[in-house]
Amino acid sequence: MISAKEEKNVDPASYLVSSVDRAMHLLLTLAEMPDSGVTELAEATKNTKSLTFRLLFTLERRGLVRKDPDRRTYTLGYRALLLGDQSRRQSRLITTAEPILADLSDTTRENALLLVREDLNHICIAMRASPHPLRIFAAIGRLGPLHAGGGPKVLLAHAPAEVQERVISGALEAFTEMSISDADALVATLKDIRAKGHVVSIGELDPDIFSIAAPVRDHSGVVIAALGINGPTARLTETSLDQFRAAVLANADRLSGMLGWQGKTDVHPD
Amino acid sequence: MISAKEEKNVDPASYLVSSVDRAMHLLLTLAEMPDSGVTELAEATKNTKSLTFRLLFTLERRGLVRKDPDRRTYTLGYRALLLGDQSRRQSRLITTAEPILADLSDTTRENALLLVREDLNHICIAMRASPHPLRIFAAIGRLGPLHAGGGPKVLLAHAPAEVQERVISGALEAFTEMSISDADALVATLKDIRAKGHVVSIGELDPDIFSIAAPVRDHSGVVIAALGINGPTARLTETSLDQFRAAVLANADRLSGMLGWQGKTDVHPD
DNA sequence: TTTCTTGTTTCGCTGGCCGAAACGACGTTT
DNA sequence: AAACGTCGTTTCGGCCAGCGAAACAAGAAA
Repeated sequence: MISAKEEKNVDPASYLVSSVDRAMHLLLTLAEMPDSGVTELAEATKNTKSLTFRLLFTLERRGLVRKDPDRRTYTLGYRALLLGDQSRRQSRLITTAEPILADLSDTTRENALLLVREDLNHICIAMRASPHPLRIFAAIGRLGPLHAGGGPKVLLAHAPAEVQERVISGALEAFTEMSISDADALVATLKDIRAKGHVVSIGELDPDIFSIAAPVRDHSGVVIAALGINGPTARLTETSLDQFRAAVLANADRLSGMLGWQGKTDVHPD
Repeated sequence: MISAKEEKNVDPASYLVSSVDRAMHLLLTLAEMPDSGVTELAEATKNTKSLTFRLLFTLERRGLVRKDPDRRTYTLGYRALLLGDQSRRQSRLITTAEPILADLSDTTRENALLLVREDLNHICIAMRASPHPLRIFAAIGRLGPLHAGGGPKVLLAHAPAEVQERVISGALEAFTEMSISDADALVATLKDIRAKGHVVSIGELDPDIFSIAAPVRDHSGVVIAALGINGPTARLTETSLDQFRAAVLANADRLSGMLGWQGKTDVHPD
């Protein structure tokens, strides 16, 4: 154990600039808890008050953070809008998916989502909200696990073997009694997803939520995203399920086509 | 001049964490020049290559920056989407303005914009693009001057006296021959804007662009934003001007009303 | 009033950050 | 195919920027 460092004096985080890393952690924390004060944020990020104050001061000068009029609490600044909007505009995947998400949401009347994988997490990079007053809360840019939920499992099913292994061998947190927390069961589910080309997930992350998702491929056939919908299980009937599944599959294939994929959904060899 | 520091050894930027500041500068620079390499970004930000590399490394770990597949260039990461979307959601001004921008853009068929002032700049915090193929390029989160353009001048006209003085006494950069670069002329224009309650600006920032804007007030009557449209001057005729002006004024007042303003557009005493 | 709790400021130490320069891997040119 | 240029990456040691602790100020709550 101690000898781990002996081989080479190479720190896995050697190039990390810690003050910048802590500033970004603070910024992302603030995004999730707006209208917080210095002390509150210091506790949430486990930093000292003085550091938190200095970081907020620095971020404020760049417009990424803003003091509320009462001068006591902080919120994200308007300059953060630039980062989000430019990131969106610069992604071909997102811009071509947006009209498709609109169609999918219009025909199913449920939330339509586009997810990608980032290391061992999924991240929602685009969405269109359901018109229903009762709808699932979802937010762009949030991270989540790969082993639970429809879209996440699609991503995992088509991820490199090494990624799948790391997830399967890790702790498979159970969110509900429907969650898959058994490694073998997960492997079987992933195989099923590759065979069927889509997934229907019910009550895995929350007992009252369903989701349906299918893979999105780029020009070379590699799965780069998952397109799907989610909504309250109350709206999931036998007939609506068929409609939903058809809409998700059609739109996922349409999106793949727009990204240059010319093939047909072939059964992935496992 | 030299004695400015003598009074108190207080550095105006004393709380600034320089590495964080440079990291944010880098991030905002990357937002404006995607697909850049380390060397390119180092030059653009006037930092060393090593620092730029370390900052990118740090930002990448947080998902704010992403390496392109070819492993040579960098782009904004998907985590930046979170910052933008949360900033948008958390702003009551933006969320209530969005449907109004849609209406304004639909009726005028031009770009509809919402601007606020941030120190001596204006910043576009929401927009809805014109349906026309020929339209002005505008981006959310970009900064610009206060003395040129319709919306910016509305903001300046209603800014605190101290802000107006700082702008007027500064260098009034001329972008076209229509730009107002004379201090007295600017003061007169601002007075006119306060009297009329709106502004029509033609060819001030670009010879081929017009813009029409009006103030937006909060519950206390303070002007907190400017709502307006812009488009190519080719589409500005006598009849369309009247329609545009009416639409801008009506929607600006409607937005003010939704923000709790109960008064009527009164002439500001100058 | 007193007593918390907040945000802000100071201060001295030190270890993390920084620039310079070398390195290695491409791609391009001759 | 060899030489060159350019890019991203890595190393290194000095030194000062950034850090935590603690005092301070300013309100809010009791």
